[in-house]
Amino acid sequence: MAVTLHDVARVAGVSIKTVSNVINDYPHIRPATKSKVEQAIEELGYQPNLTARSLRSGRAGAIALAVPDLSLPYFAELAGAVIAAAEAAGIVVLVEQTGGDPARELEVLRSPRLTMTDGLIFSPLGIEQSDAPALRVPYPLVLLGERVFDPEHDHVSMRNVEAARAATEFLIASGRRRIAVVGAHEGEVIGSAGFRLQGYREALDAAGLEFDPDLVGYTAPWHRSGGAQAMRDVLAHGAPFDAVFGLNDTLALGAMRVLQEAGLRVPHDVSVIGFDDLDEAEYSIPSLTTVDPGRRWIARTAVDTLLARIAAATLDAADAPRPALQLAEFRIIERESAPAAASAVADA
Amino acid sequence: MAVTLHDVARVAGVSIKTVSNVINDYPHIRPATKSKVEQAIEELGYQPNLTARSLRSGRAGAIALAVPDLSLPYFAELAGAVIAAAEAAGIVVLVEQTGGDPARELEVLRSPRLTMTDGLIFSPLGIEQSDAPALRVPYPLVLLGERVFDPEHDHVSMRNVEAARAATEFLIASGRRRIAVVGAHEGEVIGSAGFRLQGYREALDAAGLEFDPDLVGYTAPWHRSGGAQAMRDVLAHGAPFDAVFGLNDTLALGAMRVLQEAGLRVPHDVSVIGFDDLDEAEYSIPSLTTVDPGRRWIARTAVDTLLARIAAATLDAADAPRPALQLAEFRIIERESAPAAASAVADA
DNA sequence: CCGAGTCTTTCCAACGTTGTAAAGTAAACG
DNA sequence: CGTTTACTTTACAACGTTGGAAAGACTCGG
Repeated sequence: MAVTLHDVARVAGVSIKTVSNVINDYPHIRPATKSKVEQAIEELGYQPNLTARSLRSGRAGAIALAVPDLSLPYFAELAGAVIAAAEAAGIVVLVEQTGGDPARELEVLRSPRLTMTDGLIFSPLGIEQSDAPALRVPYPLVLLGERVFDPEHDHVSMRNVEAARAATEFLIASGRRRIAVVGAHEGEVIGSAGFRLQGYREALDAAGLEFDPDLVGYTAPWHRSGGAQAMRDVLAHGAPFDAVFGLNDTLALGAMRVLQEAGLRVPHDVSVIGFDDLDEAEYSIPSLTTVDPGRRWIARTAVDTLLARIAAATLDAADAPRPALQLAEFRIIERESAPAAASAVADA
Repeated sequence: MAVTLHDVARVAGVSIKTVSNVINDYPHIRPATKSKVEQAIEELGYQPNLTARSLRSGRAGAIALAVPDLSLPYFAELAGAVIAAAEAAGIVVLVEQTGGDPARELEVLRSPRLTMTDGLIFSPLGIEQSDAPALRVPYPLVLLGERVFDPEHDHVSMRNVEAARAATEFLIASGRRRIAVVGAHEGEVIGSAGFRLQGYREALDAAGLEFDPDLVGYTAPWHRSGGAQAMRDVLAHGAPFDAVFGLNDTLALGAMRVLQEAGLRVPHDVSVIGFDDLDEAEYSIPSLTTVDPGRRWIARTAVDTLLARIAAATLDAADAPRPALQLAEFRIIERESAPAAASAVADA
C-alpha cells in the first residue's frame, strides 16, 4: 500500500522518529542524516498520512461548510470564497448541502462526520431562532446569515436592514414612488426576508411614502421561478408601481423576466434593484443594479474567525475572545436596471 | 475533550471492545449488556471518532472533488450534484478549487491532502494531454470533462462533438444559414472548445454550408465577459450572421447581451443557442435554447464509479473492471432564444 | 583523558478505533 | 455430572504518526 515512515526509515537506515524529525524540521539533525532521509523520501515518494497525523495531533487541517445548496448562486459564490480563504491558510473544506431543510440542518450539526474536521461554518436557512440551543455544539462553530442568532457564537453577517433601506432609498432618490418588493416571507421577522422587508418599510416611512400590501410579492424559495411567480402575483393585484426591489438578485432577475413578458420596460417603466451582487447581475439584460453584501469579506472573516477559535480551543482558552457578531459593509452597485436618475429616463 | 469508547466503557462497566461491538452491531451481545451500553452512549453523547476509525480501517468515508471554480455556474451545479450523489452513499466531499491553472491542478493531484480521502473526482481545465502521466496516481481517480484522456482511468464525459453538431443542426433546421460561434480556443483540438467547434464544423459540412473564419469568436475564459468580448469581435468583422452558437451557456448569455446592445433582436434577427442547460438559461431574457449535457447523470456516475473503484481496491483487485469511458446522453432544450422555426419568425 | 555540556538519535507511549483470537460463561447433551 | 458446543466478553495488537524523554555520540575545557 502507501509508503509510511517505516519504509522511509528502513531505506535511510534510521529510526522512524528521525524521519519524522526531518519532516517536521526539528533543528538538531546532522546534515548527512538529513540528506539521507530526504533522498529516501524522494526515492519512495513518501507522503505523510494526514489521517494518522490528525489522530495524533488532534488537528484535522480541514473545516466543514454547510450551505443550503450550491445550485443557488449566492451560496456557490460564498462557498467558492470560503474555500479560497481556507486554502490560503492551508486548510481544506468539506462541503455539506442541507437543502435549507431544518431537520437536515440539525442533523448536520450533530453528525459524527464533523469529527473529521476542526470546526464548522454554518449557513442555516431552515432552522428557527428556537433551535438556537442546538447550536451549542462541542466544536468550534461560526454562524453565517441572519436566520438564527445566539450570543454564544461567533457570527458573520451583514447589515440587512440598513442595506435594504439603502436600496429602497436609492430607488426613491431616483424618483420612484410606488415600489414593489419581491420575495417576502409571510410573517417573518428574523431572517433575510424579514430584515430586508423591514429596511424597505423604514425607507418608505422616512420618505413619507405609504406602505401598500398589494405591492408585496411573497415566495418562500428564493429561486428565479419564485421571483417570477411573486412578480406575477403583484401584477395580478393591479396596483400600479414604478420600481421593484428584489430581496435578492435571483428574485430580481426572475421578476425582471416577468415584467418584460408583461410588456413593461426596465428601467423605462419600472426600475429594478436586487441584492447580492451575483456575477450574473453584471450580465443580465439589462444589467442589474444591486447591493454588494461584501461576500468575500464575509467568507474571509468567517474562516479567520473559525481558525482563531480552533487555535484558542487548544490553548487554555481562558484568554479566548468572547464570541462576536461581525458585520460586513455593503455597497450599492448602480447598473442599468435602476439608474440613479430613473425618472429622468421615464420622462424622456 | 470529546467522549471516547473508554468513557462509555467505564460508565457502562464493560470493556471498550464490547462498546465497539455494540456500535458495530456485533450479533452476540446479551440484551442486558447492550442496553447498558446504549444507555451510557446516550448519557454521554458519545460520537465515534471518524479519524481514528478511518486510520484503523483504511477507509475515510470521504472523497475529494477538484473543479476549476465554484463561481462558474456549471461547476457549481456539478459540485452540488456530486455532493448530493455522495451524500446518498453516506460519503462526504472535500472540494478543491484549481482555478483551471495547470500548475495548481498538478499540485492537487500530488497533494498529501488526498490521504484524507478515499479517492478523487477530477475535472481538469488547464493541464494538457501530455500531462496524462501525472494522472497515474496511487489512489482511485475518476476523470471528468474532455481536457485529458487516458485509457488507464475511469472517465465520465459527454458526446461533445455530437451534441455540438446537434445544436448547430438545430439552428440550420430552423432556417438559419450564417451561424457564428462564440468561445473557440485558438488551435485547440482536444477539450470542450475543440470538440464543440468540430461538431459545429461537421454540421456545416453536412449541410453544405461554408465555414467562415470571420464568424468565429475566440475567448479563453468561458466567463460571461469572455462571451461578450468574443461576440463584439465577431460583430467587428462585419460579416453578416443570423445565429450564434455559444460553446457554453455563460458565453451565450454574454453574447446575447452584446447583440442586444448592438440593436439586434434575439431571436428575431439572431437565434442563440447555448450549451450546459444552467439553471439561469431558463430565466434569461429571452430564455436560452441550449443543450442539456446530462450533468446529474455525470455526477451520479462519477460518484458510483469512484466508489466501485475504491471498493475494488480493497479486494484482490484481480476482478476489478477495466477503466472505462462513460458518456452521458444529451438533449436539446428548446426555449425562446432559438425557436425550432426561426426563419418563420424572421420572415414575419 | 575525564567530566560537563551540547548535539543527535532512538525508544516508548499515545491518539481512538477495530480485527483477531483467546478467555470466560452458560446451555445442551449423553 | 462431565463434556461438548455455543454464546459473550475481553486482552492485545495494530493503523501511521508525533510528544516526551532517555540514550548515545560528540565537543570542549581543564
